[in-house]
Amino acid sequence: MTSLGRVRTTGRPTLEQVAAEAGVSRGTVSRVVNGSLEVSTTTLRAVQDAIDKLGYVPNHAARSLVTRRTDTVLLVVSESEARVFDEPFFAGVVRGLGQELAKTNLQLNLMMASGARQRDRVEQLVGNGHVDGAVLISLHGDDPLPRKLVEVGAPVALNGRPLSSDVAVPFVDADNLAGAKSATEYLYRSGRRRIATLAGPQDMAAGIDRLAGYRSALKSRRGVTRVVAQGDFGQASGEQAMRDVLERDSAVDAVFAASDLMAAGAMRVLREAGKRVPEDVAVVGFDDSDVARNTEPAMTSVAQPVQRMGTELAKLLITQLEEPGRSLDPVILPTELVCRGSA
Amino acid sequence: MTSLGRVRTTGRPTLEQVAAEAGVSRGTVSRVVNGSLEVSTTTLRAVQDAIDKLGYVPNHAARSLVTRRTDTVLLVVSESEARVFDEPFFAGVVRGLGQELAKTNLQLNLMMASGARQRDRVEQLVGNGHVDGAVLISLHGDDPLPRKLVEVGAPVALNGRPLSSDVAVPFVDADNLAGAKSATEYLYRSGRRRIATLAGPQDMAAGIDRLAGYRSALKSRRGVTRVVAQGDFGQASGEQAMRDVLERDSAVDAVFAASDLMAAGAMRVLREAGKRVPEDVAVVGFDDSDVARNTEPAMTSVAQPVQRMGTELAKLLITQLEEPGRSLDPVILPTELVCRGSA
DNA sequence: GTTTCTTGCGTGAGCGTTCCCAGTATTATG
DNA sequence: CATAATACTGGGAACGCTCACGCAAGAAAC
Repeated sequence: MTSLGRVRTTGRPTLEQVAAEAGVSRGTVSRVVNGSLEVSTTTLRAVQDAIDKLGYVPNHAARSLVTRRTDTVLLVVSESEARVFDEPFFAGVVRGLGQELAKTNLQLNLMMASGARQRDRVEQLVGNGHVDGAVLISLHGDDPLPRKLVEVGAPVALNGRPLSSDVAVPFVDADNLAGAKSATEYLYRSGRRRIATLAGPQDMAAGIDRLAGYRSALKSRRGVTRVVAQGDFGQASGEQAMRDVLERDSAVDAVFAASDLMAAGAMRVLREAGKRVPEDVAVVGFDDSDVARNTEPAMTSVAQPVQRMGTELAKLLITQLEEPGRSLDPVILPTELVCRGSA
Repeated sequence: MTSLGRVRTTGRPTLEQVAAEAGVSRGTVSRVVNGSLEVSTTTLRAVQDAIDKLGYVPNHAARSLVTRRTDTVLLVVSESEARVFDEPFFAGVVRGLGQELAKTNLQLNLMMASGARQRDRVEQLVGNGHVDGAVLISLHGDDPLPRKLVEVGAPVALNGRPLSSDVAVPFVDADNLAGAKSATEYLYRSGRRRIATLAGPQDMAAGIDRLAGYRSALKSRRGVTRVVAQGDFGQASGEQAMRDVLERDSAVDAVFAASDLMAAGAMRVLREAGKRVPEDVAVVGFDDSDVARNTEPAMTSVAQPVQRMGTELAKLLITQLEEPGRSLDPVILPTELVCRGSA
């Protein structure tokens, strides 16, 4: 009777068997497997042949038990926020991460952390060495989790600038401020003078920075009417925010939205209000998602290098793994304004 | 320096330490941890107290070494195809998976498999017991990987019906046929008689089944002009396919596209051709993605329960883990036609 | 009162690695 | 030629856990 896990693996060769096959000892095979230099070319070859012949693959658990490394990093996705970020964001970051990790022998462990219970689990996994480090994406700016992890000395990389910067935790972020600024300036330069913004949530760095970028662009401009309405990155909130704006300034001629989804919602509301885009009101979004490509007219939007963010996240973690304790500077990636029909 | 020269104090308590604290033996603590019944209530309590006090968490590697289970499942995403499926698909499935796995003690290991080298790696990971099973999503219908894995006796769950059904591998899929059929019938019932379809790739079950659904809906209808154009689920291919259709039947009055992206492309082409949607040409997409909500007019589309697919995938795998060798029936999930303005 | 269960618990034997130290050849050095 | 340094190699000792046994009591049976 084969009990649950004991089904396979019966034929799986061990280090010892490879050693026997090659006529050497365990230790020597181990050295070969781990690329030690102190092994003669002849035995090296013999061992390699034996490995190939037997199809040997090291047992991760056994190795991990003694090395106290797991060669696994945890990717924590705050589920509630995941919705908020455009989906391509998630997929892009994951792709970048995977790509970079594939170059190493690191595995990616995925975890959707929703509630507090999940957070505890993350802390446990990291704290107990079940993973070597963690990448956290799309959490609120004031989430205590990253700090806690850093405090227990775990390698951590954050996506998105954390709000409380009392503990330096390495992060990568798009240059939200510059992106928002350039979008707003673009609107200004194209002659718009009644420029509103649909801001994102102000408890996330992305929301804050994009609003700051808007403000910064308009800072010393005279004769510009500013309107700020609040949203949460979601489409419905964009619609609502746009209505707010129209109520406060029915002559608004430009809108910078902190997300594509909000921009899409705004365009819908504008249309319903009888405003033409871009003739009456120019609209710029943020994220350059699929949505931006499919509004009518297609949306001008600020693109962030999502995949690159993933790779940088991975690099950040990897260097910490390689050089424990080394403090790392944040990585701020440039954005790009993609001009389409809406502005 | 502790006794016996045991310098390597990681700080993490071991079973032995918990045992000492509770005044029992290793074995007893193990029994408590693993929920064995054969332990008296008094010692149970004592052990639990010790566990809490010391903050004991079992060492995964050590456990895995002896049980030969890893409590980890691998999620393999074929990267090339991932683009093709709408992004919400990926995110939704992952969310569903995570949700279901969170109920168990299973970890999710993510891997983007692009090339053949990656495929080998997957085979290795599964074959060598580094993971207990695998969920494969978005691969071509004729991919040999799932079959190989099943052949080595590994628990596998597939997303999307595999094409070669010589080996029964459990899968979950949306009812693509019924979905496409109902979309096409909807077009027919609304009076359209020149109904084209933009088909997906014919080397994937989703592409095949959606085309079959279209055909099935129109099977015994008389007086319906059919046009089939080929695409690859991508937006550009949708545009091209739509042009093909227009060339072959400039009076086409309805289009069923096998994906939202293709439908969006079609709408664009139609507009450029001076056709109004839905007045001149009705358009229905498939996937009910963000894109569908943001075309102008908003797109009528066939929704598939992506998250549910994730949970079902997980369940499929879990039952295989619990009852090795049990053969499972495919899970076909219903789709739903979401009516919006485009048809 | 002996036998036989039953229940609860302790113990030894690994699981497959890596690490370290002690060997044994081999070569360089004086 | 002796000796020291060097280059490889072998094997014991963990790593932290589970599992199969086995043993000790008390309960149940005769």
